[in-house]
Amino acid sequence: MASLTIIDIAKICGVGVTTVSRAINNHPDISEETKAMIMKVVKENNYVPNNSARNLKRTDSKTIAVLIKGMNNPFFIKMIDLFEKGIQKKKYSFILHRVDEHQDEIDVANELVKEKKLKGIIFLGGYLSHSKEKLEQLMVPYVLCTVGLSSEFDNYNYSYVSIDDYAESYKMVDYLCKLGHKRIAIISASMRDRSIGQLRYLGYKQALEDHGIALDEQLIRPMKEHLESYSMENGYAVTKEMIDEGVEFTAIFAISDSMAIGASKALLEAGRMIPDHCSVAGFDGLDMAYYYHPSITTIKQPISEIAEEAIRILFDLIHKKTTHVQKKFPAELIERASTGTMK
Amino acid sequence: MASLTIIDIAKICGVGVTTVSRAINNHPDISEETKAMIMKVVKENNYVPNNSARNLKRTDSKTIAVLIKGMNNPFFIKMIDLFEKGIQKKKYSFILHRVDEHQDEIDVANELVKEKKLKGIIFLGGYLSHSKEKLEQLMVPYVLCTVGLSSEFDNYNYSYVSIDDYAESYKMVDYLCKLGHKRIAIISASMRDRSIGQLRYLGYKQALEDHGIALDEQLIRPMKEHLESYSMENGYAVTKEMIDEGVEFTAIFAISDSMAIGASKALLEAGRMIPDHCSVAGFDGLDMAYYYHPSITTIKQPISEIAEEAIRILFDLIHKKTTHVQKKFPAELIERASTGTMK
DNA sequence: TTGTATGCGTTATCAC
DNA sequence: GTGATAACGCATACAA
Repeated sequence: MASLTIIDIAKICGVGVTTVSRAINNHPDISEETKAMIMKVVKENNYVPNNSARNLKRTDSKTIAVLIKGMNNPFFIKMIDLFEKGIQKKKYSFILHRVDEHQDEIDVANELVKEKKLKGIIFLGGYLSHSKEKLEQLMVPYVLCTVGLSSEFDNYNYSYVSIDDYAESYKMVDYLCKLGHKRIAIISASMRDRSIGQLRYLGYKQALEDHGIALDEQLIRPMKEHLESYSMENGYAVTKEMIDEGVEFTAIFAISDSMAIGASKALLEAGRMIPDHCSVAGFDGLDMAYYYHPSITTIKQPISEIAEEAIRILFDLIHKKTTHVQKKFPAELIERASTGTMK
Repeated sequence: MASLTIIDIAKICGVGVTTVSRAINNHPDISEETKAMIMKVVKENNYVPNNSARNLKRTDSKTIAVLIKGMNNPFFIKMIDLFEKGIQKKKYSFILHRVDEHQDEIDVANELVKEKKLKGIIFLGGYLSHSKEKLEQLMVPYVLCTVGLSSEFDNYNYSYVSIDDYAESYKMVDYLCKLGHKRIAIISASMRDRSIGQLRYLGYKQALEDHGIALDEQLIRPMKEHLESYSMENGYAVTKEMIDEGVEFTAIFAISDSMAIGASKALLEAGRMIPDHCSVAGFDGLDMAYYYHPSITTIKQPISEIAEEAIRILFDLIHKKTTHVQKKFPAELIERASTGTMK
């Protein structure tokens, strides 16, 4: 059964295609009764308009796309909800599009812009490593949201919203130092990372330096590349390895809550108490950090603020109320049961 | 700047549009050199074909869509990865589409089928409560994957892959009973639930009955409707309420791992030891159940098997190698530290 | 209030 | 190996 087109419906109803189109799209210039009649036929025959044809014909379209890279990040899931609600509130429709690990998000974006006649884009996650030229290919307003950015990008002309990963990481390590810890291990990203992983590592490094603590290679532990990045499993593996090697440390700073939980598990399993034998700190402020036992000290990202601001900026860009805004939100260090003073 | 079309490229290259199309789509009937020349121009001008126009014209398309309802379920995230890999391995392309809570997944599916010329669909999550007629509207092979199904659906003609929620729930409660527990609380879904929530509840009920334990209304605790369903927060709230009310129980069976973790937190916070004072059991087999301390006893869903089988069935349907397959996988009860014998 | 005709950007058909 | 042209299904300017 070949599927129905608007022409079929028009024939069945004995009207012109325009009239059917008007009925479907709630146009004003149509009498209530013909509209009702047409809609009845549409329902009965289960007619669904072809979006490709629609998009092809359309010029505008009031839709915003959120491009997400790295869906395994539970952090993003919440954000997606916020985006959806925020965008719907503006009477725009919302498309979520997942970008593959090895895909180029700019290319994907350009494809979508043409296909869906997008009004704006929000990039969520991923590591933006594009040249200025590449970014300028995007002919539609966009906002980078918690996208890892090398500092070299700071002078580019684009908008972004995120936290200051360097400063927040510094804040956490500074806090641990002030608790009296001197041997603070970090579960970091790969040393090749040029994104948030690097920034968080640099914050760690600087804080130690400012406290007069020498960097110890043994305590710098990049996550395992063969395991899922930022996962509990990874935090567990790295910590277990440290323990097995007999490395001494009194605190672990994991650059994500998930890894902090994995680290905690490894410690507890080895019979070490948290925080009596070892303090554990995470990053992100996920629910699970709170519900873990002991509750994990973390840096809580202001998710709602970030999402709302991203939407605000995007719509300002769309309405040409602004050029570019680069905003870093302060995050909160939440002291919980997993960290304590060094005895 | 109006964006380029295939005609512009053809003009620039001094060739016909057909030739450009052939170059872009790797058609055989084109000389290597003209192809190279065209591709060069395409790159230089940053031309991106319009997918709407493509889809409109195309007849086939080798693409499979995964429709997901309820993205907050961490369980699904893993599955999506498996689907993507499996579908790519079959040389099909993969579309992930999120279905809104209040949207009808069948309607959404039909829209996508028309728009993208889908070859098949996998429904992930959600509660299928459609009439037979509605399901039959789908003119494309599809597989329901861990979609909650009322038992009344059993005779319908469709394919699905999942675990036997009733039997697995029974297994867990039976296990708790055999540990000597008599006052087993359940953190269940809403009593209006007609999906997995209901099945898991019925398993609980039957197991108690078979052990000669009377149902106690005080121990049946539907999750809070004003909180996110199946969330840690919800498990926490429900358990805290039970504790505050002074209800007596020696075990809690939460119908999701997340809620089990929330429940554990409430218990530990109240000074109750797990499992000495109270056993806790979850459902799903998420990583976090293992990494929680104490590790939580759970029913582990065979995610990979489910995903692989779903793909296998879908492609069999596409190639007409089968009619309908309804497969329930056995899940594994993993005994961990959160459950113990009743003293 | 309704219908007819055109074009959106691409691919498929067919002729060269 | 290449190019002109007709669809694909819809929305819209314009005519009625």
